[in-house]
Amino acid sequence: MPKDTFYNLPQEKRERIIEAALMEFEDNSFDQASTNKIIEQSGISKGSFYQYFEDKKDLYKHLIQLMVEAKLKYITPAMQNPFNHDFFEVIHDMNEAGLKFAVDQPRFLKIGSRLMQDKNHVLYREIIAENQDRAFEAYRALVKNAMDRGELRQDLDVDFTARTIFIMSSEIVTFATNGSFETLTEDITEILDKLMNLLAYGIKKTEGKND
Amino acid sequence: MPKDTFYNLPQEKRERIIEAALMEFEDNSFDQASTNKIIEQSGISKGSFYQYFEDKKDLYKHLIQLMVEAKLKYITPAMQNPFNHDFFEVIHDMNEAGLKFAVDQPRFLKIGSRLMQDKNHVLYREIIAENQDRAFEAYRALVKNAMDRGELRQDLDVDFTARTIFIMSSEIVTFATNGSFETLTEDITEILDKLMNLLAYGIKKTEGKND
DNA sequence: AAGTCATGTGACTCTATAGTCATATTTTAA
DNA sequence: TTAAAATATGACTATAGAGTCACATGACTT
Repeated sequence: MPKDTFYNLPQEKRERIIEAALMEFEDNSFDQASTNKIIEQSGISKGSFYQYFEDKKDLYKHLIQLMVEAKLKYITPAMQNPFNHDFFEVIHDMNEAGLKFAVDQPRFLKIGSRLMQDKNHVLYREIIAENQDRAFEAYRALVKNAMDRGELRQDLDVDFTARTIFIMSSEIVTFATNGSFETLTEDITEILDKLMNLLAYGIKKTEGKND
Repeated sequence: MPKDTFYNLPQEKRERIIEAALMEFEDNSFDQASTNKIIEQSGISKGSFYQYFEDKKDLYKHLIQLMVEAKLKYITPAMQNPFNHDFFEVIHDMNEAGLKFAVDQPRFLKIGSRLMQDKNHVLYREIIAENQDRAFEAYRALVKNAMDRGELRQDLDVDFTARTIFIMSSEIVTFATNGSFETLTEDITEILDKLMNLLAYGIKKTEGKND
């Protein structure tokens, strides 16, 4: 958590620092990112930096915090009463929200992805691990619920299915953006349709053939 | 490519160096890995290191080379006449080989995964990118072929399908190993069955319902 | 005007890095 | 035995990192 001094700063200066930090962490992992560069870029002094933040990690965690807040704004609407809506519709909407976030906030996405990548890093455990678990649990509950309601095949392994969907949801972004995180290669709707289709006819209880 | 001096070394010494390098690169990304530590660990002098290798990258690429060779030994058998065998059987066998490699050679896997993660790194482009493309092309060809033979639904998007399978194949290892890369959490056969099942009933042209 | 508290500063410490080079040792050849 | 070629060495260079600290400046209070 940044110190009070940081929050007392005029908005303009605060934004300059965040901007510089985003730039640095966008292109570098936590360890490789340089506080010196952030300081230079934002035009504050070394001393000031440590008046605002405990250390490098403090600043980094603040950025992640901002990212989580931003992402929640996208995801929340899709999560209203998820147990009463059609399973595939919920999954669809969540992925759609995720993709929109990816397109609108490429820098946040980039920083987030970088963090997710190094699963061995201390920060991964500190920040991501628990959130990942919570997200996975949400998927698990959705799958279980949909199975109970007869929307999905009864012979599915709940955990395996939830994990597959969870991973596919994480990967759909890379699918869609070519890894550059800045522009969409294909139309969101089209991608989601293909994904849902592939998923559904492996999961959905189906009466006859379908194509 | 290591220098001649390296290959002239007695096998024991060469192995000591490789061993130390594996240890270091297993736990650290290319940038974070320390040549100093490798030197210490293997008991050679700084000067000698640079008699054996051009630089850090040279050593690293050599390790990757060893990894590729090791992995090929696993994968090759599954790739014999892939166009004449059942599509799902080929995919199954390839994934099985990949999983076995993961269990037998956890250090190689770890180093490889680490490299795959940082898609922005120069080394990624230098080493992985082209191989990934080639691997993806292989999947694409398999899918196309299986569609032509009527094994798969005719309305599939070849690229999307190939990419999904490709990604699922990469992720199956994380599925199976809990991210620790050292022990399998579940039985390989079981995991593969679930994966193939989930995949098949979204792809395979099916006459009736199935469960 | 004097004093107090929050904020700003950059030179400095300590640590670590990759890579170099002059010199020493060992091996091979004549 | 001698000369030359290959290999070994570690102190050293140059660079960069995160974080500290004694001091300076500004603002607000009494």
